Amino acid sequence: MRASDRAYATLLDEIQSGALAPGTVLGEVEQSTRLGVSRTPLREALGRLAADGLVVQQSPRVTVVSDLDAGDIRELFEVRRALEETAARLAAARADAATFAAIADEFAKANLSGAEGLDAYYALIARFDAMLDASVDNDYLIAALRTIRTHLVRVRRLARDNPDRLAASVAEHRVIASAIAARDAELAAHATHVHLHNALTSILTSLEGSHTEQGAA
Amino acid sequence: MRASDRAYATLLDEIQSGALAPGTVLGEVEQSTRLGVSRTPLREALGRLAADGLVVQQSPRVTVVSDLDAGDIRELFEVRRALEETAARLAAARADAATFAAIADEFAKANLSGAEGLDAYYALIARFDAMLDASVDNDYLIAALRTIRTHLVRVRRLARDNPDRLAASVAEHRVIASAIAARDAELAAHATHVHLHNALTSILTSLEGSHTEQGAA
DNA sequence: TCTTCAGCTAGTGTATACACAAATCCGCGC
DNA sequence: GCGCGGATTTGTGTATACACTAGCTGAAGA
Repeated sequence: MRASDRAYATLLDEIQSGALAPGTVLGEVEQSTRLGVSRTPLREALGRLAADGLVVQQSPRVTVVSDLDAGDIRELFEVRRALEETAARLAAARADAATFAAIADEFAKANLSGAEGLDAYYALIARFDAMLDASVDNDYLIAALRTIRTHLVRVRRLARDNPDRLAASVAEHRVIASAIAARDAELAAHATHVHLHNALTSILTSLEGSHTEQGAA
Repeated sequence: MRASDRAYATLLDEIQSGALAPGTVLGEVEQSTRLGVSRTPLREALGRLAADGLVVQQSPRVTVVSDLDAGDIRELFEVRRALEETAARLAAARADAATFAAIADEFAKANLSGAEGLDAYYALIARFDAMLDASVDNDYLIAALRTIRTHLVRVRRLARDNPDRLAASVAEHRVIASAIAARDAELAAHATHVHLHNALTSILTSLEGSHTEQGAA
């Protein structure tokens, strides 16, 4: 594995997990020393993070971890709705019905009790997303969605899901998967709309309730 | 201006204009020599082009200018529809009505005769896009749109617009601008849908008619 | 005391040298 | 003559040295 890939993966994980908080200054010498790579691959990693929007060049001399406030989350979901509704429509037209019927069944049977249930939930969602990507068969759409998902990992970290929301989310995914299996593009798109609306509402409510140390705008 | 920016700008222009045809191998030493920069900034430029999707790493040793066939154009327009319909909806909700009423008027009065008419058309479209971006006020959406537009420059190059299509396109833009000015989000979105459908149809027809030396799939 | 300028410092931008990996070509063996 | 293996070559991955710029600090003059 290349040094620049390692640096990128490490920094990505640290930003997504919050270990590197928004506003943290990322000096090239400092970070390259810390990560054990030289400045050249580190610069490449920073460039990729900047392309993703996870870091920004605050001034010509200082790169910082980008901020992510409630406004950003709303913006993110506006784009996400556009892309995922389109993905749902395309999948309904193109996907293998049996495959989505099968995963709809998995959503129906999903058990979310305990911490391992949460992991299982995220794993199931990830598999569903991967199936959707494969079905839409559109590199440009997938690339755009990947960028959005990269940011959403941070959002998830900020707003802890509550159990009720998780159960509802699974049910919503089941509807989407069923609609795709039934080749009902409109239903798939509208179910996605509803799902994302509920997810956003839940996240924003969660943020409202816990803005104890959240930075002021 | 940084050497990496110059290299990026030059390569971008050459790829968009077709001077660097799809499939052209971009060796680091070769290109850095040609552009008069060293390998380090050139690598950064190649990295940004790869992030844009304009070049791809065909193998671990060879970077080539990415191809763009009719299938890509369809994919591109699927994403474009998703993003621009959303942008139109958001603009209808947020934009300054007077500004869009004014540009709708410009579309109504646009004169497209001659080659300078074509330039005026593209300039007007560019201004409209910029106004839309400013109105939607969503960095993530704008970033996604920017990527798509980067590819669309190449599409335009492949498929020469005919005068009839240009006139129709102006009329369609007038409808969209008017809808935004009237705060009619649904009309703006649907007019955008129709516009992009027509644009895609025209492009694909143009490609059909002139696939003399277009590579076979 | 405040302002301004000069020099220093820290950190990025760029160039280049070195290391490594893959592909190709030539020679040898079968 | 054909195939296989090793050496050479070419090109990327990484490290590091050098250059330049911006920002800061200090002192000196008004």
